[in-house]
Amino acid sequence: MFVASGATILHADLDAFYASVEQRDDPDLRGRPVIVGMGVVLAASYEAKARGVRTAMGGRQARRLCPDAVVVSPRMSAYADASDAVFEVFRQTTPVVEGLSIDEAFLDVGGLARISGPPQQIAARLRLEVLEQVGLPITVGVARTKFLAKVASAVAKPDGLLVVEPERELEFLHPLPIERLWGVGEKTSAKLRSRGILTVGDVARLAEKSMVAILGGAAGRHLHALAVGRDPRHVEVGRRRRSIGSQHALGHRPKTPAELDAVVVGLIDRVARRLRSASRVCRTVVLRLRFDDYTRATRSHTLAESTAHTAHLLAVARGLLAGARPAIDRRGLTLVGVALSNLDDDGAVQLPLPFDRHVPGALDATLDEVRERFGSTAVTRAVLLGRDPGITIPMLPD
DNA sequence: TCTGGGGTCCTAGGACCC
DNA sequence: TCTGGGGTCCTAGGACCC
Repeated sequence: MFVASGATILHADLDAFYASVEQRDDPDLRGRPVIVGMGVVLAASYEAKARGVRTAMGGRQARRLCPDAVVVSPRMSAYADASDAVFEVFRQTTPVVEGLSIDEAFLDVGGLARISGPPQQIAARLRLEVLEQVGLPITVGVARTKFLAKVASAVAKPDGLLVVEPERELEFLHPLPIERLWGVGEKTSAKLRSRGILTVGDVARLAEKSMVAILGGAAGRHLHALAVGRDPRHVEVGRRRRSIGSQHALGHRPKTPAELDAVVVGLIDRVARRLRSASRVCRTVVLRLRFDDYTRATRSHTLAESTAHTAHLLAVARGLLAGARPAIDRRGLTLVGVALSNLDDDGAVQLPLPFDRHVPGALDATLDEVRERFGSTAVTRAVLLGRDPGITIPMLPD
């Protein structure tokens, strides 16, 4: 009889994902430095990383560091297919899977001990299955919390497995540099380093209120909690996308208004298609701009009613673009993007519900009526409005 | 050598409401 | 002349992540 330890969250992270897919599909590339992306490095194989090539590096610098690298154009649909296959293996392992991006996910394997064995064994088998079924190397971190599992996988990369046992968490965490904290980027790192705070242990030894004083409420409390090993977040199944966006870099030469309009038309067309194929509607359109000096600006507009119509969305985007004209003329535009947010399901309807909440069973009767009217498989959730806050009742059929 | 394309969450001020 | 307290929504910007 096996007793589950506290470490039951897996963070599974594919290694150099795009580059690994390229090496899998073209045997000639195996063992060689591979760079995916022409202008900017989207992914580098470990052979290229060993030479100093990094993600988001300019292509020219990458080729200088590694002249013998094979540079390939990205094949996004191949990566999406590979990702789907890997997530299928995840879901064979446990139903509790939360995708973080195209190449990483959290899995909660607590409660599987009786059927599948201890987490370490589950993680080892998962790595083997991803390799056998999809042909890709994957690293897995196992720990009691999401953050610790994520750090564990980062430390174990590439092609590794690392379990952080609950009693050794702080011993593992505290010597690490602050940049390992999930949420510490360039700016926060500089702020902390200038105050002599260099390691996760340094953060943990600070009072929480000191971190709040340096970084503000949410960030200060969050990072302090992570540093002392506290992370109450659960693995959430079925998180939905909050926005859909597309952007396009324009280069530094001047653009005519007509060219700009054509780009916006193309971007809106693309995001509107994606919106509709996801059966979603949106209420807010965001225009993103980047200028010659790399400063950025956004302009947004929220509609009274949700829509997925290209023409409606385009009209809003054109209005935003017109409003941003002075800034564009002054600063020179180098990138334009659009994003659709405030998403909802297409076909969401609002009904006055004439139930008397004092009568027991009245709500259930009303929900049954709604199911009958729209078909039980079509009704995914009910939201009770006029309450504070609104109450969402999931109604997905089993 | 200037930096692609896709996202998430937080903050702060103003309008507006009770 | 001075001017409460609580809340929501929208807009814009910033930081961060892969």
